[in-house]
Amino acid sequence: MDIFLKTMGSLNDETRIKILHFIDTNKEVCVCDIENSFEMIQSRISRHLKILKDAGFLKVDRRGRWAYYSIRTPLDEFRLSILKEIAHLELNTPQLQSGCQNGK
Amino acid sequence: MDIFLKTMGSLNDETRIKILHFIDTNKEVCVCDIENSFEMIQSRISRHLKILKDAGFLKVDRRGRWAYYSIRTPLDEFRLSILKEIAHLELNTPQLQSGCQNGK
DNA sequence: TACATATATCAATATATCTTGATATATGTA
DNA sequence: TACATATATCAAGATATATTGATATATGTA
Repeated sequence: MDIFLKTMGSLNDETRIKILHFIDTNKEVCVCDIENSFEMIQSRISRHLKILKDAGFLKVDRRGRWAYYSIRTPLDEFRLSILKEIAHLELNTPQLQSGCQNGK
Repeated sequence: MDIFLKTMGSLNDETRIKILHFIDTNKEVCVCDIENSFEMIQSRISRHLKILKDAGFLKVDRRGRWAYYSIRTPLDEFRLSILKEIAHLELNTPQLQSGCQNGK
């Protein structure tokens, strides 16, 4: 029950739904890319990423100064169906705006 | 986005998850059956039912003094997958305790 | 009509969650 | 070492949600 509740809770927020879809679309992004693309302050993004990660949607790969977030693989059927549902919402997710000096 | 958010919000509550599963299991129940089975006061149950209905999971059929709640049909793939996921949680849902004089 | 039953809604309070700004930590560079 | 960059976490205030008890509405029965 706990992880299911946590999963639902993670999606009970418009910002997180958009961030999740943004990562799903852009495959791998660092925190400052999201910060820049969404024009939100870093602590806010960081907190939402933690919630999405704890809910089982994301994984982090730390390389150098950066934390790269992407969709966890392999992802279970249920979470995949959620991502699919979100993809169907046709949100106007922002374009990726690189916000740091990671040379990407 | 709005209905998706509402759907997630409706599941972001342990009581509602249990009520939803209870209805899924028992097919059709009236409010006082739930009230009695869960040992919760009526206003609380009534409110949760409204939230689950507005989220697209339930339908109501009013017959006489009673309001019978059941899973909306037909239910879309996404909500069906959620019900399936909840069924897999193995919650210990209470037994149906008829709480009113509906003669069932 | 008067009353009981079943359900819905409201107001007040309690609890949880979100946002912001400040601070902590960790890595890389001059 | 000193400093800048990237990220995480914390505290405070704002906002949202849940619970309770009271009340409203609607149906059926004596």
